[in-house]
Amino acid sequence: MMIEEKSLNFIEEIIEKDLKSGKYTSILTRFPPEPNGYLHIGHAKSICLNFGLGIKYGGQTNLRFDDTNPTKEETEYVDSIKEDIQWLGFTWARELYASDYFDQLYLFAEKLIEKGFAYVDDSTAEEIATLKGTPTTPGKDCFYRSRSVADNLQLFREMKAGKYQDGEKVLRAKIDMTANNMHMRDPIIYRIKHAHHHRTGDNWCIYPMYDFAHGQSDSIEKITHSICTLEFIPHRELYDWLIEKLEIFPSTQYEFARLNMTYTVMSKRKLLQLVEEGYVTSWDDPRMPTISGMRRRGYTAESIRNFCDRIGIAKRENMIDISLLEFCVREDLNKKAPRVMAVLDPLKLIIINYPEGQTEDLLSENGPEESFGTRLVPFSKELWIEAEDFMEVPAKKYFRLAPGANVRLKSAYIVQCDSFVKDGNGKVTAIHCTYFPDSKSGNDTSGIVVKGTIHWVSAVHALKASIRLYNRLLQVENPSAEEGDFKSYINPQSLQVIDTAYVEPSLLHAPIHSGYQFIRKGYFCLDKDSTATELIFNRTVTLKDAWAKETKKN
RNA sequence: UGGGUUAUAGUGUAAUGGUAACACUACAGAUUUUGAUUCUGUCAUUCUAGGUUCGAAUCCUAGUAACCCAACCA
Repeated sequence: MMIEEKSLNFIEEIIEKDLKSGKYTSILTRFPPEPNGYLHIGHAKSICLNFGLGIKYGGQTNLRFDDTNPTKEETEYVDSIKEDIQWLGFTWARELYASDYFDQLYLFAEKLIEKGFAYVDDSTAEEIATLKGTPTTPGKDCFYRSRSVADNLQLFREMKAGKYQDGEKVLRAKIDMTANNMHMRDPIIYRIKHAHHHRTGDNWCIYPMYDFAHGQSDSIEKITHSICTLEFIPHRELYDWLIEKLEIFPSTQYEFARLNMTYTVMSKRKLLQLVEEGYVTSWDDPRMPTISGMRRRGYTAESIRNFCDRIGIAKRENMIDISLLEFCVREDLNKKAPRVMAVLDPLKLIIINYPEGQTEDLLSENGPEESFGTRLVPFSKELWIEAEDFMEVPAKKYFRLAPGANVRLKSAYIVQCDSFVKDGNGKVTAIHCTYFPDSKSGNDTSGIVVKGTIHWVSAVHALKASIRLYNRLLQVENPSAEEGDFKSYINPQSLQVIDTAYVEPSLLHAPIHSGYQFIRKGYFCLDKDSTATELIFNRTVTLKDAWAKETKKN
C-alpha cells in the first residue's frame, strides 16, 4: 500500500522539532472556547487542528472553557459545545474550566503584586484609556502606579472582599507605558464584576481578564503548544512575560490564520444577531455556519473534517470558497447516501395503456455500488414526475419528456409522451404517455434507445412531504468587506419551503439527519421538526447540475 | 506618523538553493438507466525593482500592498 507523503504545516514542523530535540516527550494541546455562543465552522478548523495534533503525535487534548466573563456566558453554550465536539468525532482528555482556577489565579495575582509587578489603579476607564496613548504615541504612568506593595495587597484583597463597586478599581500588571506593543502598557488583569457566574455562582466579584487567565490556565495544565488565531499575536509578549514573572510552566503560544469563507459571516457577534433578530430561527438553523446548523442541514462530520484538512493551516489571511465545503459534503454523501426518488414540483403523468388499479413492485438499486443493496419501489398507472422534466416545446439538447419524445422512468419502463392537458391559464396539468411493457428495467428487450432517464413516484403510493430548500444566507462574497450593515446583504430567498412534494414510501421511517440522495435533485435529510404525520426534509446540498449551466448560457 | 504579521494560478495549500506540485472552481471532451458519479484534458515567467549564485518562490537590499494592535471582551 502506498503511504501518502503529506507535507507538514508549520505547527507540525515545530512539534516534530520539539519532540526530536527532547524539549517535550509528549504534547498536550487544548481547545479553549468561551461558552458565549455556538461553535461554527471556524471553530471546527481549530478543533480539527488541536485534536488532530494530539492524535497524530500520540499526545492529548483538553477541552477548556474560557469562562472568565460571567455576564456573557451560559451553561446552554457549554452543553452545545461539548455536543458539537463529540459529534465531530473527537474526545478530550479532560474537561476543564478557567473558573476552576479562580483560587489559583488569585494567588498568582497576589504573587505578582508582592514582586512589585502589579498595582491597583483607581482611575476611571476613560482616564486609563487616555493615559494609554495610541499606537503612535507612548502612554504615561498614572498617579496610582507608584503605590506600595502593602497598599496594593490590601486594596486587592478589599476588591476581592467586595468592598468596591464595579469599575471603581482594577488590578494592572506593571510593565511599560511606553511599549510599542499596546498590550504591554500596563494591561488590566483583574476587574470588579458583581455578577453571577454560571459555575462559581456568587463566590467572586473580581474576575481575571483573558490575558491573566488563558496563559496561566495553559501553564497549570502544562499545555505544550497553545494554538490560537493570528489576532492574538500581540498578546504573546504578555503571555510570555506573565509566565516568566510568575515562574510557572512555560507553555508556548503559536498562531494560525482563522477561517474565512465566501458568502458567510463567522463572528459570534453577528451570528448572535442573526438569531436574536429573527433572520434565522435558531443557532442550529440549517442556514447557519454553526456546527449544529450544518449537522441539522445534513452535513456529515467526516465531510467537515475533510474540509478542515484540505484548507490547510498557515499564517496568511484567507478566504475559502464555500464550494470547497460543498464539494466535501457531496464527496462524502456520494459514498454514503442511499438513492431514493422524490418529486419536488409534481406533474401528473398518466400511462394510458397501463391497467387501472395494477401495482408492480420494481427492483431498484439503492446506490451505484452493489453494497448499497436494493429495494422495491411501487409503480402504477398514475405517477408524479418533476414538472421541469416536461417541455411542451423542447429546448435545444433537452432530452427529457416532450410531445412524441421517449424517456426512461428510472428503474421502470420507457414511456412515450402522447399528449398533455393544460388548464385555463395555459399551465400543463397532466401528460399522457404510453409505456413499452418489454422495456422493463434490467430486462429490456425493446431495443429502444433513450437519451434521458427521469425520476418519479407512484401517485397512490407516494408520501406527501414538505421540503426546505436552502440557499446561501448572504448575497455577497465577502460581507465584511461591504459598506454598511452586513444584514442588508441577507438573501431574502435563503429559505424556500415546498409544501407539496411527494416522496417514495420507503422514506416513511427515515431517521433524522440521515442523508439521502433524491435522485437528480440533491442530498436531503429528515429534519427534527418532522412529526408522525408530517415529513420535513432539508436540502443539504444540490447535485452538480450541468444542464442548469447549459440553460443559463442560452 | 509606531509596532507586529503576511505576500506562490480565480480560491486554498505545497515545493525547506536544483524541472513551480496538489485540491477546489472554471472551461473542454469521454462514459453513464441520476445532465450525478467516474475518467481525460486546459489554466502561473511565485507582489515589484535591484543584487548574490552555475542555478532563486526560497538568500540579501530597497520598495509596495493587505491584515492585526489604543474593550474593565475573548
